[in-house]
Amino acid sequence: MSGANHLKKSIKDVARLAGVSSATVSRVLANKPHVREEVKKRVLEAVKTLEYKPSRIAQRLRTQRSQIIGLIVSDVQNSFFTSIARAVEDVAYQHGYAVFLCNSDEDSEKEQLYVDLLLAEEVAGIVISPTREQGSASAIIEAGVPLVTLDRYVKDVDTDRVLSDNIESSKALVQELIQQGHRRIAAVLSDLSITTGRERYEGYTSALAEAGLTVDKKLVFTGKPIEEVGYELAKNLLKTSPMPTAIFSGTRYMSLGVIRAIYEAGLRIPQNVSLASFDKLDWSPGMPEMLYAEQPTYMIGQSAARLLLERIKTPDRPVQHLTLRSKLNFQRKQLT
Amino acid sequence: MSGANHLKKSIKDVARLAGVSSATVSRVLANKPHVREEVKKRVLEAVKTLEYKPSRIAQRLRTQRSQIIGLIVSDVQNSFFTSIARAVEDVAYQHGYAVFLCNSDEDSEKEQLYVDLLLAEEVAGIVISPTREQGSASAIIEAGVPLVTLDRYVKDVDTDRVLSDNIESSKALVQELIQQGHRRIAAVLSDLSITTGRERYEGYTSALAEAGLTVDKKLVFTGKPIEEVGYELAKNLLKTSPMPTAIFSGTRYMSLGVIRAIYEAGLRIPQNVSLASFDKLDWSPGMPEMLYAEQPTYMIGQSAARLLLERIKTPDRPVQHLTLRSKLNFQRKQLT
DNA sequence: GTGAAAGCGCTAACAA
DNA sequence: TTGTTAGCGCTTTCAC
Repeated sequence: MSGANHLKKSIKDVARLAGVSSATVSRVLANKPHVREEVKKRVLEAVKTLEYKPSRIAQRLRTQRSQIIGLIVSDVQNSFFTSIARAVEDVAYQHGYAVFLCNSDEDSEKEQLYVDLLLAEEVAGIVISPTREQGSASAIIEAGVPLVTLDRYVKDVDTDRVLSDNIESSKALVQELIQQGHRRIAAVLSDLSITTGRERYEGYTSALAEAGLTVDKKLVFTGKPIEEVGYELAKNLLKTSPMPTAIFSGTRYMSLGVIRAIYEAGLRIPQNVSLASFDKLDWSPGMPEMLYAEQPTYMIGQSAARLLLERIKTPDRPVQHLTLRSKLNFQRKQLT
Repeated sequence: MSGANHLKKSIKDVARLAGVSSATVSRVLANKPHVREEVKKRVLEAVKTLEYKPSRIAQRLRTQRSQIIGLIVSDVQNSFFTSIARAVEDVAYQHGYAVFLCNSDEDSEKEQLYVDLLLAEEVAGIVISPTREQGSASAIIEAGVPLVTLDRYVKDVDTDRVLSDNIESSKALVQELIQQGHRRIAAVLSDLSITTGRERYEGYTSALAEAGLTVDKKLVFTGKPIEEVGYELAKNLLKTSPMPTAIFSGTRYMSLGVIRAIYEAGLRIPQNVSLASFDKLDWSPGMPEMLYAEQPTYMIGQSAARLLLERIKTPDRPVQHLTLRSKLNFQRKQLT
């Protein structure tokens, strides 16, 4: 309750009160050596009574280093990215960093604007899930700002990145369906222009191929990875004849839509049609028995943030590519 | 690919190339009047060829104004706050602001650290969902930084705030249960030391009181507003005898836990026990028929951000309290 | 209409 | 061990 002292204090005020120069105050606060204990104490006292907090702005301008990392995802409301955001923020916090949150909405123009903003803010580094292959990643690289890509990657630039094992897990899911006797397996996937979509498609086709099954293009449905689209695609899918006996769904929200379409058609999972989902769905009553691959979302964000901090510390270290395994769940009943 | 020019340009470089002073460049970029068209053109050209981006850091230090707002929530992974974060970010983006995302984890110490950080960053304003009544809000006020509280509020400080109509909606839900003939209605609520918990409890008791029913303290269960706790509390709840015929659940995640406990006990909703939930659950297959109040989460965040921007623009405007209505849903079947 | 100069709050050489 | 000084990149008087 020290009260009405609204004017923010500068390092000079502290210096004056402690009877030293501002350089000394700076030294004390930075824990630099060569300061007499007695002086140190006086400074610290002055800091306390004035409730002095150094301006990170001035520090940043002076040192050209910031303690901020930018995070660009397509949408925090997507639970995949919610976990990522949380993880990145946690790691940042542990290291005294703050994080700028940016939603690109899969819009490369918005993404570019945010990249410009983050660069203008002189962030220490950027974690991004790039919208398109030819993203604004190169702008970041050119600016010499550390960068880690997440979930997807950029073709022509070799950056630190952390990915899911999209191909392997997708393949494993489809293989399990085949193992269970399915031969006519449809796929509901996100746009194949996005790396995740393409890789999951690749897993799907290669599982079929290895089992000697041909890929029927008419059974591959693609669209925006949202519930609504999953629902619409699945409605069409269920009309093909003969109807597929199993569906591989490539994204969490699409899976929800697929389930809704199946239920609405009066069909049951897995009695009438089996479902394998890339990404686990949150527990809910009446969740059908299905196969799924669960991405370690939090760990993906965590790894990305750590990679970024390491690169900030050591700009010249070799580029790292991390691929994190998803947890496969082939039990009939989905657990909590 | 203008390429290898990694060194970032300063306003001086632009000035030199355009053959003017840096003051003029500044004027042009700020769209100030009194600059000859011809000069303006030359400056803009120089800006373009050098790919010059003004340093927001330097601007901030000079003007003592930032285009940044801080957002402190307990956890972005809580879908209530996910919406909030998204909304705040949207509004910020539309006005050229960036947002710092901070998770306090209901930990007032962490909250305080973040407040300090945000103040040191000299943010233009802060949107916060304060952890405890005696929060760090006063520190923000004292620093003279605009502040909007969200979802909860701080007792002793009168700030702009936006809230849900916790009391009214809770009361309406319980009234509807009573209307349907229930007399023995249990409540599962978050800690009553949090304003939302207390207000929802108030709605619950006042509905009972007005119907001439007495509040049975043994039917009121409180704890941390997470799925697990909702589950545990509901397990105990179902053991009371005679068993309540209806449950009022005060938070989204608790509702999930309550449902799980009920299903695990082999009971059905609403055949064996009715459920009214504060906050809507996401659609999922097998969602039970239940009453719920749906908070306009996105709009809450949006309003908060707008209030904040207005206060930043007009620091002396009168304090505003917004209370947003929840959407009540009394249909038996929850819709998508 | 434009430029020179001061200074926002801090750190880091360099001197003492 | 400590102080003096310069300067990070920008905006904003104040001259002209």
